Order: sequence, then C-alpha cells, then structure tokens
Amino acid sequence: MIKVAVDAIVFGYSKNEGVSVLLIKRKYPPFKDGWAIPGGFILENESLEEAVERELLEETGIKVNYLEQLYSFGAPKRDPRQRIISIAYFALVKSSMFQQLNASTDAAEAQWFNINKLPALAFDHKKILQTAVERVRAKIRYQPIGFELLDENFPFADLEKLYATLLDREIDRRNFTKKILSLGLLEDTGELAAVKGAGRPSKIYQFNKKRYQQLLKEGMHFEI
Amino acid sequence: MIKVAVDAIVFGYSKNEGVSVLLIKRKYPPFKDGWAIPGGFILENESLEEAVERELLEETGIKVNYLEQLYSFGAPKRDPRQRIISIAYFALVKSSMFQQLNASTDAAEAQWFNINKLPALAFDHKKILQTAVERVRAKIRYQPIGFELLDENFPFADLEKLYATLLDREIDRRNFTKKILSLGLLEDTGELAAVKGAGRPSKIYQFNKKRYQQLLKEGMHFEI
DNA sequence: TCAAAAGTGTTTCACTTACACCCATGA
DNA sequence: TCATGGGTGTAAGTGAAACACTTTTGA
Repeated sequence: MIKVAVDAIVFGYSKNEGVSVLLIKRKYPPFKDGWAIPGGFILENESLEEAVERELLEETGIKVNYLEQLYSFGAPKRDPRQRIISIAYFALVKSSMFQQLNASTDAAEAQWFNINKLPALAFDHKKILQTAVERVRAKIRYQPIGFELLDENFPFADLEKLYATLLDREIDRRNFTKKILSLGLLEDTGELAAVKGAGRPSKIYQFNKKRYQQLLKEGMHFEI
Repeated sequence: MIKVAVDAIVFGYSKNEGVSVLLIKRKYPPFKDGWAIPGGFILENESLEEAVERELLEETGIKVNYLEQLYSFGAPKRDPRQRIISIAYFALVKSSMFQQLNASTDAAEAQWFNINKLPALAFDHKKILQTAVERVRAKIRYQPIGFELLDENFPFADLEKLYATLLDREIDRRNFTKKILSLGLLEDTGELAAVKGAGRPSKIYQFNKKRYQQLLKEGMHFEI
C-alpha cells in the first residue's frame, strides 16, 4: 500500500546568520540520529496545508508565516521501508521568530542549519532541500516573498543583505533602493534602527501587503 | 485509507483549432458520462511519471512528448467516495500527433476540447485544468515549451500564432521575429510551407534543442 | 490584378547599469 | 576625529516598443 506524507522545508533569516533551514534529528531507524526535513503522514480529514502546520507544530513547535507547495516526490525506492510519496512544502518564518527559535531549539531535536553548511540528510531529503532552495532563490526575484523572512518593521539595509545573500552576488545599493522604493510597496515608518557598533542607523520600513494585492489586480509585476 | 492518483492535462495545438485539452468521458459513477481529466492510481513499483504515461496510453492511446509535474491536489472532500490525493501533471503533444488523434478519437471516449470551450468537469477538475492553463501560459514566456506543441519542422507563422493564442494578445510580427531569431535557437530548413488558399508561404524552421541545452549552461535566459 | 498572408529596418523611449561622495552614529 | 555603515543622483548604454510597405502566392 502506498502512503502519503507531507514534508516542509522551513527557511529562516537573520542579518548575521544568513539563510537557514530547520531540520530534525531522527529518533528511530532508518537513518536514526540523522538529520531530516520535518514532516509526517496526513490524517484522514485534514487538508495538506493543515497536515504540514500540524506536523511542524508537533515536531518543532513553530508556526510559519508563509507556506507554499513545492513539489511531490514519489520515486519507488525513496523510503527503504515501503512506498511513501511525499508532498513537499516550503515555509518562511519571520526573522524575530527565527532568532527566538534559534535560541530555544539549539542543541535540541530540532535545529537550524545555514543553507551553505548542511549536514548529511536522510532519504532523498538532500534533493528536496535543493529543490526548495532553488525555488526560493528564483521566486524572491519575481514575488515579494523576501518580506516574509523579515519582521513587520525592518531596516532597509536588512532587505538589501537578504537579497545579496539569496542571489549570491553584490547589489548596488543605489539601484536597489531606487527600484524597491519605486514599486510603491514600502512605507517609511519614520523610525531608525537601533545600531550596535558604529555606523549610521538604517531607516525602518514596512511592507504594505494590501497595497501589493491592490496593485497586483491592476496588473503590476514585481521584479527585482 | 488515503489513496494516491496521477492525473494529466494533455495540451494539443493546431493553427486552426488553437489550444485544446484531452478529456475522457467517465464510464462509471460518480459523474457517470461526465468529462474528466485522464488519470488513475499509481502501481506499487512505478514512478509517478511512469504512472502518468501508462494511464494516458490506457485511457487515450497517446504518447506525450513533454511531461511536467503541475501540482498536488488533496482537499479532503475532492472525491465524494473516499480520500484521494491527485498528483497532477501537464503534458504537451506535437501538432501532427494532435491532429491525428483529433481525427481518430472524435466522438469516442476521449475527446479534444478547445480551452475556451470546455464542458463541465467532474470532481475538482475544473480547478486543476485552470491551474494547468495558467502554468502553460506563464511558462511559454520564459521557457521554450512552445516548440513541444509544434512539429519538428514548423512554419514560422504557426509559432507566432501559438504565442498570440496563448498570451491572448496580438503580437508585432517584426519584433517577435527579431527576438526569436536573435536567440539563435531556430534553424531555417530552407523549405517553405505548403499553402492552402492565398498568401505567401511561410518559411519552415526547426528548433535546435541541443543548442538550447548548450546555451542554457552558458547562462542564457529564454524570454519572450 | 486582386486579396491574402509573410518578410523585412529604423527610430523612439524606458529601463538598467555604472559610478562616488556625504551624513549619522559609536568608540 | 576616526571608523563604520547608510543615504543619495546622474549619465551612458541597452533592450523594448511602435510603426508600414514590399513580396509571394492562389483565385
């Protein structure tokens, strides 16, 4: 009998630690004590998204803030025990949530790993994670999902660093600022970031989601 | 127990009939005699793609020429009998294959429908089909999948009409020609289309897939 | 010779890219 | 006052969009 599971690649971001994914340590064989993407079987009466959210809560204690279906993986031998098809999702958590979990889950059963310093993964999870990273990297360029990784109010400089990290290249600050602000999706809160160490404090902005929905309907196209 | 099926939205194209999808007439309840997307359950030892290809062959007799996973649909009540999760794919067949099948399957159990003149569909198949149409419309702009709907050798004018149909807008012939040819992916066969009726015959081109793979590696980006 | 359909270049405009100095803060 | 990090404008280049007449064919 074929079984169906959901798995979720959860991404978090902070200015200092870059982009990380949340992995869990397996308690039972196969791959006992190995790292894996959180997930589990779907219950009879829940939707796929509910299943993902439930499993994430059970296994890692987090609530995500953006969830999107990624791809379904169903090769016959991907699980050595029996045929399991996995419907994979990717999720984004806000920066403050990430740092909070980062502190509390450290050295526990669930742990954050920088996407450039990943451990060996169970099953075909390396491939799944790779697919998720590619999707996020590509998607951040034509949909405003970057804001889902930042706090409600964020320093403009953090946004720039996020893009530089994900796109893996330097960004011209003037051109980037010009482009982002010309979209008309950001609001200047008038506040300034609390600085640690030297340097001019960055302005604090917020993303106007309603305005984005509005402009979407009018045919606007987000693109960096 | 949750079961897993694959479904496939098969697209075909001809200059005169535009873009069509292949649907089958259901033999049994629920939705007996209603139209549905072809598909079926996955066998224990086949991959998802193999399942799609097998089901298409069994139900419609066709072999497709491009296959890509679309999305997985798993709402608890999408099938009234029991929980069935469907992993949907979309497929493209070449124009000559489409016209051949169009002649042979007419009035049979499998039939082509223009995407603007669809019948009522069983289950949540309307939503699945809508998702597939959106995907193809979007994808044709940034990946050379349009060629999968045309024959190996095709009149240039057909390509232009395909884009005009899918993008649902007029295309400036001069700009379109300039852009497509500047990509360096088409080869002029030196032949001319056989004309039916009046009008200058169109040049016959072919898509150079190897050259595309090559240029992809070198970082080229297809975009219309 | 007329109608239908495809081939073909140039100009304008908008957007992207390149590029450097000043300002605010903490040490 | 020095080091660090963020804010800011302009000019050149490149690619997209607008635009119409000529050529080939069948009737």
